[in-house]
Amino acid sequence: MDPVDFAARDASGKPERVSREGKELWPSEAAVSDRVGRLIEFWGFKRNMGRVWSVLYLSPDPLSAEDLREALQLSSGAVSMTLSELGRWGVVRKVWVQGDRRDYFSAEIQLWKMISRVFNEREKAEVENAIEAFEEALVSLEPLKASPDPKVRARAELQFERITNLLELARLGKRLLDALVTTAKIDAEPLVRFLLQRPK
Amino acid sequence: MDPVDFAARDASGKPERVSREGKELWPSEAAVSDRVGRLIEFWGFKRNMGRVWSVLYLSPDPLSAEDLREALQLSSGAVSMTLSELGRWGVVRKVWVQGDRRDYFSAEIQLWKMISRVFNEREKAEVENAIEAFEEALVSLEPLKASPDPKVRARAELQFERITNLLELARLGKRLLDALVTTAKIDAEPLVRFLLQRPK
DNA sequence: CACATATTTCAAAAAGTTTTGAAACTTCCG
DNA sequence: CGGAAGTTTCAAAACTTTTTGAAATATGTG
Repeated sequence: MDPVDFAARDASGKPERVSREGKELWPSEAAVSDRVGRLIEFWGFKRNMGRVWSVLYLSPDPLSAEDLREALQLSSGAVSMTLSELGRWGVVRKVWVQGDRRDYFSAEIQLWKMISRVFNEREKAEVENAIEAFEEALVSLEPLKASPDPKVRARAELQFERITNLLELARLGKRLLDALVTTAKIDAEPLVRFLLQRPK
Repeated sequence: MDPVDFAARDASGKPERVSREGKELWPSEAAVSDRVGRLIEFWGFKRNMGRVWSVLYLSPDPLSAEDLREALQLSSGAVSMTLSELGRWGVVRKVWVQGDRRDYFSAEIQLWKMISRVFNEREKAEVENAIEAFEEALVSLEPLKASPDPKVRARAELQFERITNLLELARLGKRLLDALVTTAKIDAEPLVRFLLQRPK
C-alpha cells in the first residue's frame, strides 16, 4: 500500500499539543462518519466531505491533515482538497495551535448554523436560477398567446399556466429557504419544532 | 417563436435536423425542461428524468415514446428507461389512447403531491437510516462512559453529546418530512404559505 | 398465424467524477 | 541561505454513472 512513516518525528515532547494517540477510529466514530458521509453524498456533496467533517466533529481536539489521512485512510491530496472544500463551505475552520507549525482543523459544531449556510449558498442559487428561467420562458410565451393560429394560442395558454405553477412552486421554495436561513441566525431549532406542531 | 432543436445546442454546432412538423420544442419548452432537468439532477435524479417530465408536463396531449425521443434527441432505450423510472416514482402515467396501439404518457400535474411522494420515499428512507445508525452509535458508546481511563471517559462523553445532537437534527428532519407528506395529502401549498408567514 | 411495429433489456461505450501520488510550492528554523 | 516539514496542485488513473444501439421480446392487426 503506502509507505507511512511518522513514528520518529514526534520526539518533540511538546507537552499538550498532541497528535492523536489512538490513530484508529472508535466504532462509534467509524459508524457515524460513514453514515454522515452517505447522507451528505445523497444530498450532493462528496462522501469524504461528510466523513472528514464527522471525524472532526467527534474529536475533542482539532486534528491535523495527517491525523485525518490516517484515520480515514485517504491520500494527502484528498485530505487537502476535502479540507479546503469544507473550508469554502464554512463548515471546517483552521485552528492555530501554538507551538506546532502544522495546521489544525476543527469542525463547526453549530449544526443549524452550518446547514442554513449551505442551504443559503447552494440551494438558493439553484432555485433562483430556476425562477429566472421560468420567468423568461413566460415572457417568451407572451406573444404566442396572441397568435392567429388557435392551436398555437391554446398551447401557449396551457404552457403559460403550467409554467406559472412551476414558478410559484419555485418561489415558495425560495421563501422557505429564506425563512430557514433568517431564523437560523437566531435559534432555529425551537422555532422549527414549533412550526411543526401547528399543522392542524 | 422558432422551434428549438436540443441537439443543436450541444457542442458540435451541427444541427442535425430530423423531426417532422410540430415535433420540435418551443423555446419555452426547451428552456423549462432544461432548467427542470438541472434542478432535479442537482437534487439527485437524472437530468433526463426532469427533461422528459417537463416536456410531458407542458404538452397539451399525452406523448408517445417516439415523440419524446424526437423532442429530446434521445435514444429509444434512454426514453424507455427514463419513462419507466418516472413511472416508478409515480410522476408519469401511461395513458390509453383509443385507436392507437402505442403507449402514450402524461405527467402528473399535481406538483405538490408529486414532490411529497418523492420526499416520502426517498428522503425519508435515508434519514431513517441515519437515525438508526446514530442510535446504534450511542449504544456502543455507553459502556465506554464507564471506562476506568478518564481520557476515554471524557472522549466518550463528548462523542455521546455530539452524536445526540446529530440524532436530534435527524429526527427533526424526519418530522419535517412527515409533516410535509401528511399535509400534502390535503392541500399543502396554502399551509406552507401560512407557516412561512408566521416567523415574525 | 405471420407480420409489422412498439417496447424492453443489457452489454459495451462514453461521459463524468473522484482519488491518487508525485512534484511544486510555502514556511519556518537554525 | 539551505533544509526540513507541511501543504497544495494537477495530470493521470480508477471508479461510477449514464447513454447508446442492437437484439430480444411483446403486442395488436390483417
